[in-house]
Amino acid sequence: MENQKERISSPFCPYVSVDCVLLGINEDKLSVLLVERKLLENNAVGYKLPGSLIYETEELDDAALRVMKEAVGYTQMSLRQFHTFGSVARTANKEDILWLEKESHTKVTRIVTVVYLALSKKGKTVNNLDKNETMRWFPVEDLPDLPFDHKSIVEESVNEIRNWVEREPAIIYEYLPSKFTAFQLRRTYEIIYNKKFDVRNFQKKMNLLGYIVPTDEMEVGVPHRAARYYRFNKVKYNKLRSSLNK
Amino acid sequence: MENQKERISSPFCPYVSVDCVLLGINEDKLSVLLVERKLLENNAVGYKLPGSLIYETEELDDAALRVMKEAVGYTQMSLRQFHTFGSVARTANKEDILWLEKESHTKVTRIVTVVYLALSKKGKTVNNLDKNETMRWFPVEDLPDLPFDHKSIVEESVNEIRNWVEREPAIIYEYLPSKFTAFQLRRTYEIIYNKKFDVRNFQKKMNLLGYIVPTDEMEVGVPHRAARYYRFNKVKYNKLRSSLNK
DNA sequence: TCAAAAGTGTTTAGTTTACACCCATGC
DNA sequence: GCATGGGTGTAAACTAAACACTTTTGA
Repeated sequence: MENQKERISSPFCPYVSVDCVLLGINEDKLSVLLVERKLLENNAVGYKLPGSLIYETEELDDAALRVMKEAVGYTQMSLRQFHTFGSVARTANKEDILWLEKESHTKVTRIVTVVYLALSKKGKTVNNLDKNETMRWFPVEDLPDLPFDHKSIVEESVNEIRNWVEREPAIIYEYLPSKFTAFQLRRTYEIIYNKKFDVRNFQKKMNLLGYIVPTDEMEVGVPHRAARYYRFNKVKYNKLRSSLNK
Repeated sequence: MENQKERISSPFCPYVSVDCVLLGINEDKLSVLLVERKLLENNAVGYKLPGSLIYETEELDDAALRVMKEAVGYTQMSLRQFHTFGSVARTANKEDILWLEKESHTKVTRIVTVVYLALSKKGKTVNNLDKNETMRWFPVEDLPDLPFDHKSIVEESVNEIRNWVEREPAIIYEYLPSKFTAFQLRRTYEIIYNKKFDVRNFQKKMNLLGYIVPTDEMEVGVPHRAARYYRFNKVKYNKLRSSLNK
C-alpha cells in the first residue's frame, strides 16, 4: 500500500486513442474497413483500423464519431464502445512506433485504446477520406498483417457483434436500407452468424416479431418473382422490448 | 483533417485509472463493495469504488487485480473489463478533484477510467485494507452519494452482471463455495435476477444441466431436513459448452 | 408434535426444428 | 419454357411454466 501511494505520487499518463471497427458485408462476406497506413513519403506500409488520439475536451464517444465521420462520411450507425486495449506489449513493434511518432510528432511509449464497434450502413458510399489516404474492406476471415494488436481486436469484435445483435436486434436495421426484402434480412443474419437459416422458419419468425412490417412495394426488374419490401418499425420494436421486464 | 493532424501534433494524455465493481450478496441483497474516502486529516467524506491510477508498465487487467488484492486480499474471481468511462464531466465536481489532487499530489484534469466487474467469493473475509481505510458493502438499491460518476457505474454494472451470468454461468460458481445446496444456488440466481424461481422447475433444470453434480454430503445441524450438497464440475461444463457451436 | 425447509412429477402451453412444393418474373 | 429466387404450412420434438404435497430434522 505504501508502495502504491509512492508510485501514484508521480502518476503515469499514457496516450489514449479510439479505434473503430466498422463491420459490413461485401461480396457476401463479413468485412472490416481498414485504412492504408503510409510512412516515408507516402510509401504504403499496410493497413490499420481507423482511429485517432483523443483531444483534451473531447468525449470518447465523440472521438469515435469523429473518426467515423472522417472515414466514411456519416455517423448514423450503432457505434458503441466495445473494449479497451491497453497492453504494454501493444507497442512492442518498432515499426508501429516509428509510424506513430511520425504521425504525432511526439515521443510515444504506451497507448491505451478504446475500441468502438459498429455495423456500416449497407451500400453507403465511403468517400470522405483525405486525398492521401485510401481504405478498403477486408473479409474478416482474410485479414492482412495489421499493426499493434489490431488483428485480435478485429477477431474479438466479430464475436461481439453477434452478442450485440442478440441483445439488440435493432442494429441490424441500421445496417439494412429502410426498405428491405426478407431475403436481405435473412442473408444478413446468415453472414453475421456464419450459418444458414431455414427459409420458412425465418419468414415465420420474422412475421411473429411484430416490428417488421410489410409494405405494398415489391421489387421491380428482377428476373424472378418480385419480393416484397418490409420496413423496421422502431416504435413497435421499443414497445415490444420494454414490456419484457416482467 | 488538417485540423485533426494539427491537434494531434500536441497530443493530450489524460490519466488512466481502473475502478473495480465488486458485487456480492449481503443479507439477501445484491451489494457492492465501497471504500471510504478520506480528506482533510482523515475526515471521511463518503465512499467510492476501489480503484487506482495505473503504473507505467502495468497491464490494465493487472492493475485491476492489484486493486482487488489490496482491497479484499484475494483475486480468485472472474474479474473482467466492463466499460471505460472517460467523460470530461466526470471531474466536474470540485470536491472530487480536491480529494484526487491530495491523493496523487498532482494537478489533475481529466481521468479516463477502465471499470472492471466481478462477483466476490461468498463469505470470504474482506480484511486486507490499509489501517486508515475502511470498506463496506452497500445494497445496490440503496447507495450513498458517490464521487465522479461512480453511482451510474454501479447501476450499469448490475445490468451487466446479468448478461455475464447468462453468457457464462460458470461465474456463479466462483461466487458460491465449492459445495453448495440447491437452495443456495437458487437464492443466488434469485438475487442476481431480482425475481423468484419455481423450486421444482429450478431443481429439474439444475439436474438437466449436467455439470452440477450431487455429492453424498448433507447439511448437518440444521433445524429441518438436511439439504444435499452439490459441486460444480468445470470439466463437464466446458465440454458441454464447447459443443454448442454447431 | 410442531415449525421449517427439502425434495419430488405431471400436465399444459409455447417454441423450435425439419421438411417440399408451387408461384411469379425476365430472358 | 426454363432458370431463378419468392413464398407458404404442418407435424414432431423439445422446452418452459404452472402447480401441492410428503419427508426429514431439531427444538
